[in-house]
Amino acid sequence: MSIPPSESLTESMPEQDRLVTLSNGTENSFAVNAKQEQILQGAMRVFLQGGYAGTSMDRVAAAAGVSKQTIYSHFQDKEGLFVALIERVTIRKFLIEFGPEPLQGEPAILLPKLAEVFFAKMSDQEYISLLRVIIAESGRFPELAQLYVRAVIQRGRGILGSYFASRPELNISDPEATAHIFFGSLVSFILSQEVLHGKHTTPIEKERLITSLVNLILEPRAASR
Amino acid sequence: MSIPPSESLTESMPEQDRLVTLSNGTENSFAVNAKQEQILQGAMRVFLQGGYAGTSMDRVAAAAGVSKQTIYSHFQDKEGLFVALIERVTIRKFLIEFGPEPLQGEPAILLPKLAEVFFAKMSDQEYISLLRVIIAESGRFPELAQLYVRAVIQRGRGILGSYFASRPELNISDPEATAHIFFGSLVSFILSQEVLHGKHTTPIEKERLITSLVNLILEPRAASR
DNA sequence: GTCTATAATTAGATAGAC
DNA sequence: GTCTATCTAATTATAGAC
Repeated sequence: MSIPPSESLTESMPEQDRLVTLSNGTENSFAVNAKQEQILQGAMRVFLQGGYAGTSMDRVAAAAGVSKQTIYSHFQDKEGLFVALIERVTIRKFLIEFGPEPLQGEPAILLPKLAEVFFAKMSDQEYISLLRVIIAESGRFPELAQLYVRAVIQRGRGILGSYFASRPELNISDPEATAHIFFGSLVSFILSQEVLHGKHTTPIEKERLITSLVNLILEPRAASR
Repeated sequence: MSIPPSESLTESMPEQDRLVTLSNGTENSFAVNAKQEQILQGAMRVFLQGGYAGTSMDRVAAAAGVSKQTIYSHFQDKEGLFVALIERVTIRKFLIEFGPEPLQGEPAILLPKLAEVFFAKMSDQEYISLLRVIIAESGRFPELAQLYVRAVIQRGRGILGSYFASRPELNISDPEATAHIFFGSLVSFILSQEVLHGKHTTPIEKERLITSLVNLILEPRAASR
């Protein structure tokens, strides 16, 4: 009646693992049991697809394969569920994005590789949808937007900025600003090509962007002289 | 009973002026009469604020100061109104953005100025909201996203790319890709600082970005040597 | 054309059985 | 804790008076 059997799959995960301070202090936003996991899985599909206002709790329930009341017994309301979901997805995504170890290696090797890895991570549909939703709801949920800025943008910029600073031969006067240019060019590429469907009308090879970008930072004139 | 007096303000504008092929072939998306103008003004405030699904027709009617039925007599449905509105705002914004004349002048003068002008245009709240909404609804309304890509992104990239190509002393092997880097860095700055509210947690001076960006394109090593 | 009033449907959230 | 059934409010869209 109380404890259902066979939940070893999620039970093996320790409950308290958070690395970032989240909004709802009372409840853990990460998966706690199988039912919450199931709800969040369903919620992810529909919320990333339809956004906050465009998704009904009925659809969430259907996608998760549970009743609405079950959702409301695990999350306070629609807003609480949405916030918990986006926090989770954002943090999950970027615990993997960059490891804790700083970047190292020859710039001519590292920078193109970094760009390729970045594109690889950002090119899957789930991540594109996440980006779209975070921007879409940044008016209604500014805290989620700021979480993304801190956990992802600021983090990436800091790591690459430190790398630039550790390479005096690159002669970069403002490493942080240059890191912004690097990632900003990549993000805006994803934005115009994938999020805004520009690749269907104006496809551009990502290699062209990477080559030009790396050339600018390394040896802007070496290519043609 | 039929023709209300004193509409000279909007009447002075010719009805057929479209420069881009729009989705609804039957009806002109630009302002046709005072009532449509009034509806679109109200719709702009609430749709840019709440997005498509997050805005009710009641709120549009209230914001425009008309009844719902009046809206439905001018636009087919909520979707038609939204599409007409976003098409209009997008095109209006960027008939002014770049003039038809190509860029010219010394790169060291032109590029910083171009960046400053770009920031000035993009920094007002209305434009930030437009950007947010277009990205937000790019899943539901891919045609609107593609209109934005063509009318704005592709256009800007082409103009700056042509300028780069006309300046062989810059030694730019891929002008188009470099133009993407230029505007992409600026857009992603607006995105992280304004749209995602990053300026409240990680403010960065836009002058730092402009300086680094221009330095990269012009004389990457000149600053410190 | 424009408004008020109203249909028909769907939304978020809860009650009560098990 | 979970489900079915239900309540109330809000939503899109339309009918009918003027």
